[in-house]
Amino acid sequence: MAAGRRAANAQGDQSTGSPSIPDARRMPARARPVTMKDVAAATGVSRSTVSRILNDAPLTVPVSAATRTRVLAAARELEYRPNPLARALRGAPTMLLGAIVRDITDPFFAGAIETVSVAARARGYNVVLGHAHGEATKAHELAALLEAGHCDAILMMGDMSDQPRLLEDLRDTHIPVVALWQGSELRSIPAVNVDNQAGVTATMAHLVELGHRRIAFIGGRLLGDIQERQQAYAEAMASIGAEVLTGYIQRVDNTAADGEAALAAVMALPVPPTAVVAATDVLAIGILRGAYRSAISVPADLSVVGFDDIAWAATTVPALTTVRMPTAEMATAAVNLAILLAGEPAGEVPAAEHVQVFRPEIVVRESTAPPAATPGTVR
Amino acid sequence: MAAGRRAANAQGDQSTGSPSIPDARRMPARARPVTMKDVAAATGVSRSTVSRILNDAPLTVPVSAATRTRVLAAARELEYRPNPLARALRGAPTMLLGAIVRDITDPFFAGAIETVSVAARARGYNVVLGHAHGEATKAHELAALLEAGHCDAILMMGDMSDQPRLLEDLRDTHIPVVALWQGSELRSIPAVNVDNQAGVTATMAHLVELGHRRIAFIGGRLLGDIQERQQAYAEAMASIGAEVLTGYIQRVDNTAADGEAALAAVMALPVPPTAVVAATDVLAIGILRGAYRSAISVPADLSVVGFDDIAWAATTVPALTTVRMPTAEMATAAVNLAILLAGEPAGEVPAAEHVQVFRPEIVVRESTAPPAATPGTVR
DNA sequence: CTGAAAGCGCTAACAC
DNA sequence: GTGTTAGCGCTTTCAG
Repeated sequence: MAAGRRAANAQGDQSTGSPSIPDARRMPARARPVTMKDVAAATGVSRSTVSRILNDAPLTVPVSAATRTRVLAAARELEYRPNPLARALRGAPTMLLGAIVRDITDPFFAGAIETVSVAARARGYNVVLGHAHGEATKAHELAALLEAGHCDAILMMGDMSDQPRLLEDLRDTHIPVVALWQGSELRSIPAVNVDNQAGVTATMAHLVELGHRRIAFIGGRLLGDIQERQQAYAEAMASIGAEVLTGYIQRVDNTAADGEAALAAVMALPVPPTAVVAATDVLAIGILRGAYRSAISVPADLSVVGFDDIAWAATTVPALTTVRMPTAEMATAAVNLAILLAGEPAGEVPAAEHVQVFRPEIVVRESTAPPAATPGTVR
Repeated sequence: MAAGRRAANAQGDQSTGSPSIPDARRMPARARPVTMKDVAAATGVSRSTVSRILNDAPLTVPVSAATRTRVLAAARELEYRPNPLARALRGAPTMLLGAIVRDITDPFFAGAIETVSVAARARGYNVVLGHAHGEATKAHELAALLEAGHCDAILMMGDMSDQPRLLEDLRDTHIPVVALWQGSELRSIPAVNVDNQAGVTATMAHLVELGHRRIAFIGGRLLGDIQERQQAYAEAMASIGAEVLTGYIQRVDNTAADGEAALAAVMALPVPPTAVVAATDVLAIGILRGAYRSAISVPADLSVVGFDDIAWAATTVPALTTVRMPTAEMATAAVNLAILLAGEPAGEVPAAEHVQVFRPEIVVRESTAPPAATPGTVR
């Protein structure tokens, strides 16, 4: 459909504009865009002919090689560029994907956006950013995207269940929505999720194998993924018969500073843990820093594990043991799903069968080790 | 405008498809969007009237309060939403801002995008992401944005001078382009830059005051900002009469891993530095990690300074002394400039006089201290 | 006060 | 082979 575009661009240069004027080039001087009518006029043919030629109209309607070249030439000459708005109005896809993120500030999502963007680009799509930062804007964000965004489909990144209206509104819009990292809460919406339970279970197994039993959990608001991770922690503790002492579960915001504070709280407990499982790498990084400030040596005195394997996890001091999220794979899956759905005739969506779950993997680095022999314990 | 939605939905369900099926709600069943014609039909008035009312047509044309309410009601009922494409085609702004980033992967730009997005949103704009990752796609990225992006203006983030075609093409498009963090290279394009020289000079002064003289510089490709930072370093060294020993300037990619490697190289020198100035925080973080792995204590044995003050700079171990980039202010300035330009009648752009330079500020944290007394030096 | 008509830039039936 | 016509959804004169 959108073929033969290269050609048009390629030569456009040499044609227009005055030749000389070496350095002090003229100012931008934005001009009215060249329309198809201009090309038609310049060639002496009708707009439809131009359209046919420029769109490489299939075999249905043949055009004389003569006019074809003439038109093509003129198009280049004038640097004609099809107006995407007009095309979209006619029903063509906008090639725009909306991405609603609960909080772009969250490093995990910052990385995720990048991944989504790459995946989208691979399919010829661009990404329009929207953030439902805090609950402040509520569903308005969505409205904005839908109204100004011109998107073919929307990706909801992260759990938005604290903004019920958003999901409601989303369900019956005329463009498809897919949820990414929303937490596997059962919802009638196509989704791509990660198996949080598997991740945490692996983490716990790793720690137990090292000899830890006093393991604390530092997590955030009980939403989506975080919620599932905490639950998996509790289950794992139960299954090894370890007691979750009071204070062993800390609930804070997902920031490094909060992670640091939570660590302080946990270490001030009568029986401090020998290992801490953080619900996210961001928290873990804060914990690492908190340990440093309190002169707690990691991993000698305390083991720390994160979740997500964000880019920074490998560069911390010490490098963070964490659970690798297959971010790229998941983003790609979500993008593909969204595009697929966008292609389906409205209403033909099979169902919430469109749910994919990915398995994370633990990656052991430097922040975990056997617990220090506690006083009174035979080594 | 978008009120009373529940009502409409509530009934929409029972009409279509099979009746029963209590819990297993039928799938989204995306429907054809409601157009203005529908509202007109439902109300028995003409489209023009609806348009006037819905747009709150100024004082120019009065409408009877009666029809007004009737139309408004119908619009709610039907969940009418104006089609932005059609509006844009008629000349209305798309409220979309394109952001071309050289590399979204770069943590600084990741943060910057977020800032830009917030600033844009404040003006009612959404951001369309584009990345000129590597030189791979070259100017094609721009084309994509221009063609599919529907943007009112474009922000170029970071230096793109290694993709000359991009800048060329950009100059004579019909929508305005503003450069952000492009490095103050003289170009006939509106820009928002940072005073790199001032930042580095402050850094150097800080180090010199602490007593350092053997100062190395680890930077990246000589583009834009980085280029200016290195130059400022060289000048500062000269001005204090310190010699830039061979190997004191390392040139690597802007990644933590490369920073780590560069540190190793620098510390292996016959006369290793007592302080290292990194061109970016990303490099500095890698340097911190490199020091940790080589058992070089920071800041006791080595002082490290970064540039940018990205979010992570405050959470490193030890916390990074760096130069704070007024990111939010700059993003806001750039966004505002872009929107301003987008509003100007094409060609009316005054010129490259639209150039703003912001001053960064050093923020001293834990990674800098006086140099260790070298053997043979009186303390 | 309101309707009819034209047109934004493009595409797709239908003619000739 | 190519031109005419109609219309995507909306705004905006211009007539009533």
